Amino acid sequence: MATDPRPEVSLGRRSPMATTRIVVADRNVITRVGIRSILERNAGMAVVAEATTYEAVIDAVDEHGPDIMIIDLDLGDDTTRGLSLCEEISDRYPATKILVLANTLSELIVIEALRRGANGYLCKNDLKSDELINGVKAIQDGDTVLGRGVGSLVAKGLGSTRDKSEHLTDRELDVIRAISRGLSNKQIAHEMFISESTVKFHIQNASKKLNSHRRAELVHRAGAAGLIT
Amino acid sequence: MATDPRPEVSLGRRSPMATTRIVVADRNVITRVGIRSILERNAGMAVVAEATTYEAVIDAVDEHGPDIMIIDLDLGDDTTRGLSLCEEISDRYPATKILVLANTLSELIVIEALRRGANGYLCKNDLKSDELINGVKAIQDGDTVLGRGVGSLVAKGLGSTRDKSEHLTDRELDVIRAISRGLSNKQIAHEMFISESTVKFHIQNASKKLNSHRRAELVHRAGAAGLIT
DNA sequence: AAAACCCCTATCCAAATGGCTAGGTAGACA
DNA sequence: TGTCTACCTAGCCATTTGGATAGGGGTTTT
Repeated sequence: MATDPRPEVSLGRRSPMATTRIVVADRNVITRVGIRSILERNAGMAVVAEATTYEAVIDAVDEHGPDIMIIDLDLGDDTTRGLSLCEEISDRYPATKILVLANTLSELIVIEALRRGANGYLCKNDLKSDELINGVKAIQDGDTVLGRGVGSLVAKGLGSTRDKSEHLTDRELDVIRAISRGLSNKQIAHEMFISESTVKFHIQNASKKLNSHRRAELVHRAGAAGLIT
Repeated sequence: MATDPRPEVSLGRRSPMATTRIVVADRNVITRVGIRSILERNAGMAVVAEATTYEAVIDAVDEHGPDIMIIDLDLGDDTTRGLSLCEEISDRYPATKILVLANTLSELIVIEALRRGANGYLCKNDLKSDELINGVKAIQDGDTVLGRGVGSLVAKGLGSTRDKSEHLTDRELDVIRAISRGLSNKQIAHEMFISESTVKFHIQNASKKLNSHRRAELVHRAGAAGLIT
């Protein structure tokens, strides 16, 4: 590793050791180009690789061992994979700081991401370009950065939900996705090769976790949390 | 009033330098910078203004009378305002072509946007940078551009829904939003000062329009269409 | 003035749902 | 070993729902 964080960047000098090496992961070209433009406007920051899939992220980190990893968790159809990615990267490369750049502000995702090793969480919407740059710098200094609104959300979330209860199991997610397609419990049971009772069981458990009392609300919350495609 | 609608500016020729003048509207800096970078990499295209709110869009168009307007409909908390914006711009400046650049692919929004004067609809996700450039060029030539997946969606939509049926009324939207909060019909009736029958009535109508058979599905579709905050 | 649209109300019935309690299995971890 | 968690199943009952049908009143457009 030996990635030694530099507090001060000497402007105008192009020393390879002085640049912050950044990997950007986002499925969206426009966003990637935008981030690159904004960051590289700043001397001392260089985007060394871009990735658009979960696999490519791993490869890029393996290859470049960047100082900062800027990632949109929603790289594919399964946001939860983005979360495991945080875990994997922060486990294997503790020196690589992870900044999550999300489209939506979701309590579930924020907390999960932080628990799995993310060092920052910014929301693309309403983000100013200097906020991005300052955020990157702060994270590089070892701080944890939470964007406007994110901080209070986390505080609220930690107070209300039990810090563990917000994790939906695979089956629960399957059921919720089926519900969102308008299926009845009977249809879901048939489709998943389980009994109707089990379907109801999963719904009840998921409902408690997401604090819902109606399946429509359940779908809405899961959707807002980015859990459904 | 007395906003004098500029009469049929001769296309493509309004500037002595033959550059395509573009206004970009998106609440997201990263996206704006990205679009600008991609487009200006191309000789002959210039982003003359950026806007982040509905009002600013109008102002920018009034001021610059651009050849192309690239807009993310979701500029605020109300996507439907973006749609009326399409209508207003295409009414007042027929020479200004409108390219909608959306985050999500929604049948409802696509069709509504096209009906209101949009000349193209591309989805940010999975968009390649040359697709954006070529799209802009094609639209400038008078073509209508629909991104991958959008075309078939529209075809399907036109076949199944009857060209008018996709517009939800205010009350229907109110009810759907209430449902997404997990309220029962009785609770909704009480909250909206109408009878439970009326609530059911609105739900039934909305369900037909969105082709749903379960309130959970209704919520999901409306959510996917960006109709719920 | 007729047509079209939105909004409001009602009743009926079969089916689906929510909320509960009370079990069972298998794998993971300490 | 015991404890956890995820997963599966069952039954009960009050309430909610979906779906259909049949109206009335108001506004805007044609």
